[in-house]
Amino acid sequence: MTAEQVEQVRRFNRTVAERVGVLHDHYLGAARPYGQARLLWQIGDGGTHDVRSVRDRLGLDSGYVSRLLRALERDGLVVEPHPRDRRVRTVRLTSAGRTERARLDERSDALAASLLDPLDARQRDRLTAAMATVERLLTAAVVSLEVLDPDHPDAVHCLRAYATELARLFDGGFDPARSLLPDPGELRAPRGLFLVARLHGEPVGCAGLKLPAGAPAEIKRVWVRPDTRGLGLARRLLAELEERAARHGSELVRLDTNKALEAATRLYRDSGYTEVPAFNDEPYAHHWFEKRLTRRPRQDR
Amino acid sequence: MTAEQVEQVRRFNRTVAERVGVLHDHYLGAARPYGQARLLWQIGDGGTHDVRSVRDRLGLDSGYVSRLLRALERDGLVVEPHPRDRRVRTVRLTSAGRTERARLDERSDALAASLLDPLDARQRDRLTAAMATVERLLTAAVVSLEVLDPDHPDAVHCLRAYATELARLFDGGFDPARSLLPDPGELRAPRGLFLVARLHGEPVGCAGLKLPAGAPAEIKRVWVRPDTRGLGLARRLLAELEERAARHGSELVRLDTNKALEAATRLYRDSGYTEVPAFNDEPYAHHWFEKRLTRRPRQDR
DNA sequence: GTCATTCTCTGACCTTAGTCAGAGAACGCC
DNA sequence: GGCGTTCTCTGACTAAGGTCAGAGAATGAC
Repeated sequence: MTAEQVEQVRRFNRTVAERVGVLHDHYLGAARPYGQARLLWQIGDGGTHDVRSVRDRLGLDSGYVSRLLRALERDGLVVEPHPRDRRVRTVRLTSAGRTERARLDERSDALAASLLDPLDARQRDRLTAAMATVERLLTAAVVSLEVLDPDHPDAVHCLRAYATELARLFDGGFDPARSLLPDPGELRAPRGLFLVARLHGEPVGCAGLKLPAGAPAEIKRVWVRPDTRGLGLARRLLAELEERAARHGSELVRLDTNKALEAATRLYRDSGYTEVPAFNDEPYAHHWFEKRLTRRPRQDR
Repeated sequence: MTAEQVEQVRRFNRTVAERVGVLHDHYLGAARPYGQARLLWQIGDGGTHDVRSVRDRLGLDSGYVSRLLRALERDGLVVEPHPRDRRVRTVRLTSAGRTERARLDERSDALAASLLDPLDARQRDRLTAAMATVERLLTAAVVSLEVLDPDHPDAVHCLRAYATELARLFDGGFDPARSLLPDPGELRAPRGLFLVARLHGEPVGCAGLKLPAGAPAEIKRVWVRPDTRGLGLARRLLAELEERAARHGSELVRLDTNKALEAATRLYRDSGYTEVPAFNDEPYAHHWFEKRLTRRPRQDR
């Protein structure tokens, strides 16, 4: 990355932190301490929540949350229905609590509106579009890739979502058992590996790599959760697998795909894959691709 | 503005505040309390500063700054050369202070880099471009417009900057005395008004309006400080003057401009002005424009 | 029934980031 | 030299936002 880019990010952080931060305090700070507000927000949506999970999601100390809850309780914003397991505390918003939460909501809206207000219609469009871009790319930046065993619950979750989606998209459905690689064991070391992408701990994408001895590497089961598409995640998964294949000694990586998966096909072409004749008899494939791996050291992506 | 726009801004605030905030604490929080860091930063650049102005710029309490300075002094980061006026305290960074400041700088860079790191080159370009847009538009949003007397120091400052700039741009220079409106008194109620745009208290732009009895309104002296151009400020000044002219009862607003001011000419055309034959004998003008004002209520800009 | 484990809650303590009201030093003006 | 003004510094106080170490209740396994 360039020094100008770093400088731009710093300037952005300064401006945004100041501008949004100051207004944030102005609009929300007056209402309720931030800790309480966050908790109120997290408990939110009507139902009963066990304190433990709320606390985990906010990453707060148990004693601290306990105190915050007592403060909310004192103000009549929260009640504790008694739970099954009486060690675990559960909470629910009272109607006053829901009112208060709505009030915080309004303040948040007012804060947002105050940022847009001085701008004209064109500027507003540009601002929100740019914000969407920043938000998506910053989200993309927190996604981490991890090698998991294909039997790991998160890996299983991805593989299932993958199969469900293909069943919906393919003419005539999709039956993993009929497809090649019915056994995910091939995606386990030393015969291969399985990559899972996580966002805030949740699995949002996966990709498998077969590393057969004496044969080209093969990419399988590339999937990205629909609501996280457009972040460049598939591209990243692909790049990571290619790098690992190259490190393993593979000189060629191959993959097949179905004609229904147009975005995927486009991605493969964009990423330097060239279409080749069928190299296997995968019943669900219409296109086969390969890419020659270069051994030069990893570039600055 | 639309509800979707408000929602987008809120989502942006959440994502960015969390992501940047958390990392900010992680990278900078470990180093030095934020208050001290800010002060260190503000004292910065080698020279001697009087505490008063530093304090004013940061908007902090005198007692608080006094304490912060003592903390920095205890750590040997700051010295106090004794000043002329011994009521006024002055400070300068020691070499250890400069080292510490450089360290904070590095951390800020590292923070910025950590946001860019997981992205590929194309994504980085998109992110920084979007950040620049957000930053500029949020800056634009804090600019306030104010009616000032043309003799007010900030108004004088703008008018002088305007004249200086024209002198540089026009073939043959610019002499305000030779131009029409040598007397800024015409831009004072009830014969007119003078608008100054401020960013963080500093004047960054101006525009004058003549409201002659029984004649069309006339816009004069539109100027925006070079480093705040591109924020839509001129457009905003123009819109504000038109609105005030309409409220005053004018049905037509006119203005003249020099051929060297291409951006201005473009702005006038874009804003609905049409070129007309010369309506005065302003020696510096090459183009004359007018715009018919409609009486319909102010639109949602 | 016993016992280890799992949770929550409380008290004690801490830092940061301020605010506010003088006290007191230094200065400028006459 | 006197006097009002200008600055800084100190002490006293606040609130938020935590952290940490048990105490004690409830539960599950055996």
